[in-house]
Amino acid sequence: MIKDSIKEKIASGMWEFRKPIPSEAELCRIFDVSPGTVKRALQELVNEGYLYRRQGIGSFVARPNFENSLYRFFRYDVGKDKSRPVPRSKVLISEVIEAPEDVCKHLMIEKGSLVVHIRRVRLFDEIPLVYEDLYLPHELFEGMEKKDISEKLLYPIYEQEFKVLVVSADEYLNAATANEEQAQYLGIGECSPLIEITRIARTFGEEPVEYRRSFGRGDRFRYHVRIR
Amino acid sequence: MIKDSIKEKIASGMWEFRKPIPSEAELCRIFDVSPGTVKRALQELVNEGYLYRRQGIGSFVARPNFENSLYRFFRYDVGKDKSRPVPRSKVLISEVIEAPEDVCKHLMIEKGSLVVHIRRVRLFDEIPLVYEDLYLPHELFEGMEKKDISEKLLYPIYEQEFKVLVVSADEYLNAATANEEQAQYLGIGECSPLIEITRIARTFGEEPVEYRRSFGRGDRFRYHVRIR
DNA sequence: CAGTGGTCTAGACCACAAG
DNA sequence: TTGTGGTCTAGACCACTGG
Repeated sequence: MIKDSIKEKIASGMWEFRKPIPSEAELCRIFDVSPGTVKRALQELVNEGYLYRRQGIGSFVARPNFENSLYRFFRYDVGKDKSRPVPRSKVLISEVIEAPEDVCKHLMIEKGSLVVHIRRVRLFDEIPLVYEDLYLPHELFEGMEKKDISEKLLYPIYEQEFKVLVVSADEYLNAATANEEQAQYLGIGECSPLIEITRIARTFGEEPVEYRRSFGRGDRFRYHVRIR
Repeated sequence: MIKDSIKEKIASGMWEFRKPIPSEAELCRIFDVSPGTVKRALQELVNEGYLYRRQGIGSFVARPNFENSLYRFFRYDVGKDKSRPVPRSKVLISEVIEAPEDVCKHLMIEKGSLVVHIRRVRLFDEIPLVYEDLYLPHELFEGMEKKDISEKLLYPIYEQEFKVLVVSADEYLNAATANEEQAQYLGIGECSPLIEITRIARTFGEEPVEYRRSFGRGDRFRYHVRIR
C-alpha cells in the first residue's frame, strides 16, 4: 500500500509543511506504481486531512488549524465582519510545578516530572469565553513560563521558540458547571453551564506535548453533527 | 458526474434499503461510463455514508443508525457485556397540541398546525440518562399519541406503522443545566450539567419529520474529536 | 461455477498556474 | 510552453460469495 508509505513520510516530518511533495509523476517512479494508483492514494490522503492539492501547482502537507477548532465549537457571531482577530488572553497563573498525577498520565511523563502550568482566560472581542489550564513538559518548554502570551497564539510560539510542532490532537467534550472562580472570570453565574474541552496535542510520532483543559461558556457553545 | 445521479436515486428512495443496487457492470451500461469511473463514484458514496458494499454480494443503500448516535455521545459503560438492549422509556406526556412557534419553524409547517408531542425519560439499564421532548407532524403521525412506546424504538414504528422513513438528521449540541423537573427525573441535583441535543430528522427530499430536544446527563456525556 | 466488489495498470485529455 | 493536478478510459487480475 503506497498510501501508508506516503503517510509515514508525512507523519515523520520528512516533507516540510507548505512545500510541495514530489509530483504524481515522480511518485510513480519513486514507488514504481501506475499513475492511477498514485492519484487514488493522494486523494484519500486529502480526504483524511493529511494533504491539500492545488491544480497547476502541486500537493502539500496540510497542517491542522487549531484556531478553527475553537471557532467550530463556539458561536462567535458578535460583530458581522468575517475577520477573526487573535483572541487576547488574561494570564492568571504561569509557573513551573511538579506535574499532578493526571497530567503525568496524559503527557506520558514520569511521576514527579516538572511541567509548565499556565492558567488563562481567553477573550474574544473583549468577551471572556474560555477559562483554561495548560500543562507542558518542562523538558521541552524551559522558559515558557516567562513569555508574554497575552496577545499571541501559543502554537506559533511552540514552533518558533521551542521547535515543537503540533501536528495532531485529540479533544474530548464534557458538560460541566461553573465553579466560583470560573463564573467570576467568565462573567456568568455560578452553576452556569460550561463545556469542558480536554485536549491532548501531539507532535510527530504521536508524542504528547500539551495537555489542556478548557472551560467554555455554555451559552456560546454549539456543535453540529450531520447524520447520514 | 454520475456520482450525483446515483446519489439522487438513493435520496429519492428509488432503490430499496437492504436490497442490492445494480452491479458495477450494469451501472457502466446504464450510465455509459467506464468501470473505473463507476468504482470511484461508488467508493466516494461509501465514504459519505450513502452505501455499503460487500465483496461477492453487491452494493447496498445504507441507513443511518441513530441508536449509535446516542451511544456515541454517552458513556454507557455500566456493565461490561457488549449487548446493547433497547432502552426503556417512561412516557410523561403523549398528546396532540398546536405546535409552538419554534416547532413550526423546525418542522417547516404552518403556524397553528397540530403536532404529536411526547415527553419521556429514557432509561439505560434502568438508569435514567435522557429526558426528551419530541414533536411530530400530526398529519403524518395520526394516532401516534396512543401507541405504547415504553419498550420500543421509535424509528421502526415510524417506518412500519406510519410509512415514514428517516434517512438523515442534523443534531446540534448545547450545554445546559437541569431545571427542577429534569433533575428529578434524571436523579441528579438541580443545576447539574446537562447536554442538550436538538435533532431535526428528515425523510426523503430533506423533508423534516421529527423535531426532538433531548437533555442528557452531563456526567455521562462524552464526545471525542480527532484533529488532523 | 458465475457474479460480485477490491485493487491496480497505463495511460489520455483537460484546466490551471508560473515563467 | 511546461509542469501540475482533476477526471475519465478500458480494462486485468484477484478474493470472496452463493448456488
